[in-house]
Amino acid sequence: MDSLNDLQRQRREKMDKLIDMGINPYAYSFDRTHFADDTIKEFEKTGDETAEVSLAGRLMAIRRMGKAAFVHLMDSTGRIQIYIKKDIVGEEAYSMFKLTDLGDFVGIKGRLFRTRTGEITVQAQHVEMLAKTLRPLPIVKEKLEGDEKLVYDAFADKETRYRQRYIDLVVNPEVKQIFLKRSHIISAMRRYLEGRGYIEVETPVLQPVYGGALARPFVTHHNTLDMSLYLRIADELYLKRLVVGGFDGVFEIAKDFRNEGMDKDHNPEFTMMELYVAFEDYTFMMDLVEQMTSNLCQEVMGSMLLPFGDDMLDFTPPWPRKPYLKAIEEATKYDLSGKSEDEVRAIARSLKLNVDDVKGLGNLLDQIFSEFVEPTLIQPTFITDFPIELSPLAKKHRKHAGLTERFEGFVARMELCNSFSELNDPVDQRERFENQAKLKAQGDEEAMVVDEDYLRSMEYGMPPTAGLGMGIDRLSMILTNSQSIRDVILFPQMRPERNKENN
RNA sequence: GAGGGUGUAGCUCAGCUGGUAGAGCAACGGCCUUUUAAGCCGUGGGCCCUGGGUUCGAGCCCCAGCACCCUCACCA
Repeated sequence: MDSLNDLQRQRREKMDKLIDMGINPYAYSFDRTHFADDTIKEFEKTGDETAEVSLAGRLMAIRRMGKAAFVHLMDSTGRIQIYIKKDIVGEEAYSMFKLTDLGDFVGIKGRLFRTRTGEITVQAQHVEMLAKTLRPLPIVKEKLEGDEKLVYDAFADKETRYRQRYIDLVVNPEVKQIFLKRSHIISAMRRYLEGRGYIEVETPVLQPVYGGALARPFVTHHNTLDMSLYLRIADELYLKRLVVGGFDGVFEIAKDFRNEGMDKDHNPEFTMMELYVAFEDYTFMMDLVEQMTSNLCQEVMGSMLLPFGDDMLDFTPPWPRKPYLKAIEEATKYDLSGKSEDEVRAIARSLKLNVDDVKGLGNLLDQIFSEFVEPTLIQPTFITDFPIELSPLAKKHRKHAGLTERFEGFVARMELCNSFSELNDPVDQRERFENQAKLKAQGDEEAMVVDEDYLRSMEYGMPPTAGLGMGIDRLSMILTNSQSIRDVILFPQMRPERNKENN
């Protein structure tokens, strides 16, 4: 333990002194009756100075003045000031209190009053040590200047914040708010879907054949079966098997894993909501996305108008719906409908895109779309009718050859969701899989593999079905005005820490 | 994977042209029984990210590496 710095050593010494005084620095429980914010609100209403309150939390500010002190106690609801006076709490409790540090958990019992400066404060009758901290917490100081909150010495180092989220949460209240919002988003979404009668299910994370998306998987190994298993990249193929099995509406909210790059909107594991509804098509799903998302905005954020970066997003339905090729045409002036791969490649080149390594018509179109259309999609927008090459699980468009009945919802230049009228023709599906297999053979690592059991299930008959996948992390980013996915994932993926301290 | 940036005390940051390592807050000691980012006086605290090199001498210059951030590429 010679790696301890002075601050840590001092805290250990204080803990030893507490033990010498017969005080257990780690209490077993504390009988609390109040939380900080309720206590303050209640007192504002009643002004009752006789009511007894009992609170527990961390010491976040200590102002000692000899035989008395003001401290701020923070619990899960907020902060409240405590006044601790030696004459009242007694000699013994006060000596214990002298051994407290910022960050320690204490329990307080007392009565409320208002100080000269007007702050509602607990006059402590009783103080109790509940848990000693051995490491110093970063001290963030704040001052209210009118409506503005000035923060001094903010704990801002992103690396430490992400690696040691527990500190971030204690010290930066707005961080906690974001994760409370995220939790609220998920529960409200679940309630919405259940309210429509859909059933939440769980499907395998470990899959012998991965599928349902174009992506590279993580591979793992099962010892007893002595076989490779893949961490799912999507829930899709299992959920559709359940539609075959007779579920009219199923959804799953779960982690998917993709072995690909990381950046401000990609984490290797991320949360996806997938939903499948029998006897419906993609137009139904557009309506549902619009309604569900705008409901979430209203319920969680209290508005359908939400700021994101420099933009103001308006989620009020209906959202514009624009066909994929039309969007490209508007952005580039080129009508690509019915064009061959060579023609599209030539056009891409004339648009100054480097497409030498891009294989296949679908990927060429995708390049053009990502480059010229996606960056313009700020307000919630549905892009519809994607090329068939990009959509191996979507049903052919009922009117337009070469296209599928698929849409993606874009918000703030990000793809938020992906949906289609599900391909339920097993003969067509087999051909699509085989095309994917060809791409894979040509070296496309993201191409799909043929899933024979999935094809078999479809041969038993799958009803017409509308399917949807929505990224929960991105939805959380958009609703909470977070510019990085790492700000809405509690423990984002990081490289292992170098072994500075061996614990 | 490519380019740029950052890395100094528990936190936030200075550190000149290479010459013994600095501030505020926090901590410790003393005084202080209604204070509030911050009372007053005093004290301690550093593998300057790591490893090499240049130099009489490196926090600073050079080389290599590590971590994180930003942009780009791939993906949701």
